[in-house]
Amino acid sequence: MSFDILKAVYFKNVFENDFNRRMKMTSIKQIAKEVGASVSTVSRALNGYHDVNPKTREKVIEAARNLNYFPSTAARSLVTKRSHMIGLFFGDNVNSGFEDPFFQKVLSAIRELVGDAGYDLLVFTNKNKERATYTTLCRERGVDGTILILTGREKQVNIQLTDLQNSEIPCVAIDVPLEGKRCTYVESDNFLGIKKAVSYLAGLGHRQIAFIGGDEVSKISLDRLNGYRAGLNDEEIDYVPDLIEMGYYSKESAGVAVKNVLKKNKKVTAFLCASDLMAFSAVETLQEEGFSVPRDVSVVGFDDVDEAASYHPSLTTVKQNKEEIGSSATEQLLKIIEDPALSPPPIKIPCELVLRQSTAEVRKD
Amino acid sequence: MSFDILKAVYFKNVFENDFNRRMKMTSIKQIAKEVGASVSTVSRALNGYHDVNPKTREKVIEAARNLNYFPSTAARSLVTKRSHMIGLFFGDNVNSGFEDPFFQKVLSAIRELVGDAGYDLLVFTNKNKERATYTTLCRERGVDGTILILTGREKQVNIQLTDLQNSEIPCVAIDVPLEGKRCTYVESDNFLGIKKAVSYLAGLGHRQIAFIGGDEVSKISLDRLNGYRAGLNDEEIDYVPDLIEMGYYSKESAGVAVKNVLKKNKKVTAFLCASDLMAFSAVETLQEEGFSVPRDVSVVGFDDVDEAASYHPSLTTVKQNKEEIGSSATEQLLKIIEDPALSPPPIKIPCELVLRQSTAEVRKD
DNA sequence: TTGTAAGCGTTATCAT
DNA sequence: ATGATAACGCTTACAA
Repeated sequence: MSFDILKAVYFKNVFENDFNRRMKMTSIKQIAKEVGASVSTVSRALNGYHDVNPKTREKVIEAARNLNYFPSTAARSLVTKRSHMIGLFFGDNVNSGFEDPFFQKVLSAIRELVGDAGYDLLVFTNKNKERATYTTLCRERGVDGTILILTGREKQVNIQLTDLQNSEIPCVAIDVPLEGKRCTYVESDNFLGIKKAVSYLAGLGHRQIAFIGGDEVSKISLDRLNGYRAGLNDEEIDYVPDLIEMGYYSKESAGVAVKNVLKKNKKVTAFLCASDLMAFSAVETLQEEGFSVPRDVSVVGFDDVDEAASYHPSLTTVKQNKEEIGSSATEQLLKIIEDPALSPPPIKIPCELVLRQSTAEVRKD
Repeated sequence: MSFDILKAVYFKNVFENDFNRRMKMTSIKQIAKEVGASVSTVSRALNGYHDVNPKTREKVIEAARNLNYFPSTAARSLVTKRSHMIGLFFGDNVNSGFEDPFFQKVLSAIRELVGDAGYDLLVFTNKNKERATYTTLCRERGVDGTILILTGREKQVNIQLTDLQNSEIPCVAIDVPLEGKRCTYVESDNFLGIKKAVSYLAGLGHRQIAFIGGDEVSKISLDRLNGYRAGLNDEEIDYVPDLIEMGYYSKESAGVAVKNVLKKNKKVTAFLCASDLMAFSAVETLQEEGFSVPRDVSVVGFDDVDEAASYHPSLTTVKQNKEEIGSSATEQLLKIIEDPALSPPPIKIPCELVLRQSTAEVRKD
């Protein structure tokens, strides 16, 4: 009763009457009848095996075309154990990954490479599966491998993830440390990216650099935070806890964070933010508080979303190479799929600092 | 030989050795053995049929859980003819729909509703299929229905589309007029949207209103163009062919289009553009040519992408209700899937004019 | 070069 | 309430 396979009943009965009308698929069997051969011969002919008489093949292909035949991937994958589908998990099933300006780019890179390699993309969206895990969903659908793009709280490593790690399902995560047999992950070099930004700000004379971090739990947030501290250290700037607040990657929280910093420290001259979204919020909050950006205070973001360039003032930011993250993740996955023994090491994609108009030399007066 | 089902060989042989290791799926059969029942009993138990002894069911469910069982959707759909997948076609397989700022919103709405209804999303990306059509791809994968989001040149109605129209595959297109058995389409009310914008500009005193259209072939472009002419007519403004150029939804073409208009007509005081992207381009081109927006010339866009609000000057635009387009398309599709007899009429989603800073009263001097 | 037959994991029909 | 059995469309030994 409580076992949710029961949920699998879907709408079964709604369609009973309808079975025959839909999908009048022409099968290999009919082709066989048509050309007077056996199904296995037809199968071999269609699949390009060499041990088939050219004339037979021609007839088969001819018939296939005439009958408007197309192979059923369901039937095929039932026997081959290969679906030629790559699974895709997004965020927490609430927060739509599709809308995240960062993931869009990653996604289209994934899409490109996956398509070239002859796969379709299965996006897991079904919400009627209470007890499902990444692993069970992958197995049910029989995807050949899967890519994880998680957001928010889902970025914490949890049971589901370790389960997936042990499943031997080929799998690559983005931004989430997933290591194990047949799985790995790809991320930006968050540490170095932020560190560069600190050095840049220091070069402009800033010594009171606030950091609006992401959160306290995800690896990327911690790496960015550590990059900030390492940057300060490099530049021999004292680390001041008052200058750090978390903005949780949301506009609202970031605004509050900025205000908190301003309350605690009046002399801050720069805000380094762990995302562009939070940086926009910082700019707006600072302006509301009467500061001019970048004349009074400099602001640096992280991501380089499209909006960063057209924003006013245009945003200096640490650019993530989103396309490269996506394509790199896909490459890894395809490799793992092809070679079952593989467990490639994680990959760090370099960031680059993009200088724009939200930063300036520290004010002298 | 030339028949591309041959392509279907994929990488078959690469994996031969590997079959056993992956997917050691526990099947209904093993559960049957475990609890000492027949497979059919197990199937019924798991699927919540009423004609099964509660105790038996309990044992089955127990065993299923212990053996870590999950049903194979491939096997199931082979017999039920239902895959619980919704297919998704994007653009021209070159121009990634994922990146289009308009489609992102549409997509996440689709994703939401499709997920609620118990479906996963199959994004067709496989490029190793030369002779494939929408129809054959849908049939191969056995999707229960499909949504078309096409871009650029693919928006023209073509053989593939009429083929799909006749296929009886449940199908909803966005922005493309697809009508027929079991299929329909959803679009913004482009005509009225643009017409409103013309009236608004006329209300600000503009009489020389240029129109940077999309293209000459797609329905949405024609509707927008007609909206423009209807608007002029309503406001008793003469229609001047010189004030119309196509921008083909690209930044570059739109820039050229704006320059062409300026060359032919010096007195133009407003540009109405068929997309925000083109409007941005118009603003930039106008500024390059020494005009101030909105002081000298007003600019209106279409779409209301996120960037429109943060752009400088923020863009007055005709907002498309993207989420509503997506959810409406999904609703229609689900209806069609459930009722084979249905062929709902097309749906027009209203647009609304969003007033921002790129428009102003016409200059008096 | 071809055909026969078994099997992939399910569901469905028909007895019992 | 349960179990045989066929069927879904395909691939693949193995035989011929």
